[in-house]
Amino acid sequence: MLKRSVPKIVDAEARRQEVVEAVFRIIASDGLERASLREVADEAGLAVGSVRHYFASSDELLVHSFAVVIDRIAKRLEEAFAVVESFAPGLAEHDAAVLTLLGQFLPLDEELAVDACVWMAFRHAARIRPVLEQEAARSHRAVAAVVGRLVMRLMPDGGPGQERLVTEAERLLATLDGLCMHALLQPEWMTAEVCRDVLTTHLATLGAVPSSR
Amino acid sequence: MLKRSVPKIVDAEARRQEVVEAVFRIIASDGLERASLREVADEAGLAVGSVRHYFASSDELLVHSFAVVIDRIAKRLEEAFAVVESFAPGLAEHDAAVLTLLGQFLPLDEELAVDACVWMAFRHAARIRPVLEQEAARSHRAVAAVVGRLVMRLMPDGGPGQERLVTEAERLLATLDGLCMHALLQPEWMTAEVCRDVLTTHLATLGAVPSSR
DNA sequence: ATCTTTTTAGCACGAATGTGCTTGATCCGT
DNA sequence: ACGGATCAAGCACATTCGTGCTAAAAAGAT
Repeated sequence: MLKRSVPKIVDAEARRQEVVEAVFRIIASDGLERASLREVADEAGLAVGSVRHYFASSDELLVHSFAVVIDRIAKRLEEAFAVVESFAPGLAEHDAAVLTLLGQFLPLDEELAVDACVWMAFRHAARIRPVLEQEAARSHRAVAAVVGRLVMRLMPDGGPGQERLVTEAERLLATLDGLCMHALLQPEWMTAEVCRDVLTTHLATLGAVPSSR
Repeated sequence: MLKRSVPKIVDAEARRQEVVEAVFRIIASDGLERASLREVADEAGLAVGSVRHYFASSDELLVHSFAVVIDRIAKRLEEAFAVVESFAPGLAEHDAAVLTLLGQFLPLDEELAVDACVWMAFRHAARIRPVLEQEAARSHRAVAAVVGRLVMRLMPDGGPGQERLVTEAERLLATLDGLCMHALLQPEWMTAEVCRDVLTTHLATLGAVPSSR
């Protein structure tokens, strides 16, 4: 029972990460339903028993993979938001930093595309699979927090009321998720330029909203 | 080879529709991956062989189900758009009809929720499964056409340029899909009121966009 | 060198799935 | 009444999946 030798714990964590990245590759190319233990083991160059040594079950592997992709996205968002905060609102660099932040949601390069695929797949799977529910809620909270802070920073001063704030946060969030969806599902109709135009238009509408009611 | 008797073709089509609706119920409650022949047969109260008599393969059943949900959504959109066209732009009834049209995308009641679930599930599955590719493209074209016509009608006169038009169409489409996604995946954070507020805000931003570049 | 722990690999079982094929049951025109 | 077409139901086979279990290989500690 005593653990007197500490042989390879570091390697173990690295192994888990390798397996998780194999999961990501499979989900991005073949979908979540193909991310079985055998497929993952093959992709990672291991045997099924080996994968099962690091992850007690298939569910644990998938939940952990979901958590990893959430952490990666949240980290990117936090870093990009810090850049936004380093500029004064109104500056051209500020606006560029905001665009860069929002671009972290979209599959604009290979790495972002894989994360976006995996993220979408897990979020949709979480509607059905209770094991993923908790991480899906965490994902939503993390992203909504960053978007909420961003909206608060971008809205015109004078305290536009809590209600309008949540409305604008949800509006931006919905636009981002919709853009991401379209970029993943209809890439032939969705260029990076259209994405950028949509986002800049949206940002332009954030400040000047004629009171509708 | 000659078909001289016309015994039950009407019933046959009705049967196919019953099976398709069983598929819808299964996808809405348990996800697309549970829509196997046996599950569908059980849900429809038939035997596997019977379902296979009306649909040559599992793929044909799923592709046909995808087509049916697309047609249903497209029909709803066309009808709602006809209502919009029946009012002059600017009238209060016109705006209400526009909101009703956009609401057809969202899971605001039981029937809309099932269709939204099924639609989302098939569109995401089409990213991986080539058999669904064609219908997914048709779905996108049909919806984009309606949204494009609506945007053309709502944008301020004077011809705002083709580029801005596709940008605004894509912006509205992305917002709609994002709202639908959130309503399906995070219903606890997304009320019908928030949906309506987001849509009215978006519509308010459609006309008055300060030229950003 | 020996022992203990970790790592890797594999087998086997039950469950679920798509599909080819066969067998009754039903219905309609002749 | 009879024959042919259609419908309903089921069996059987190969595949894939998760998982419990066993066992060999590797590596560090003694």
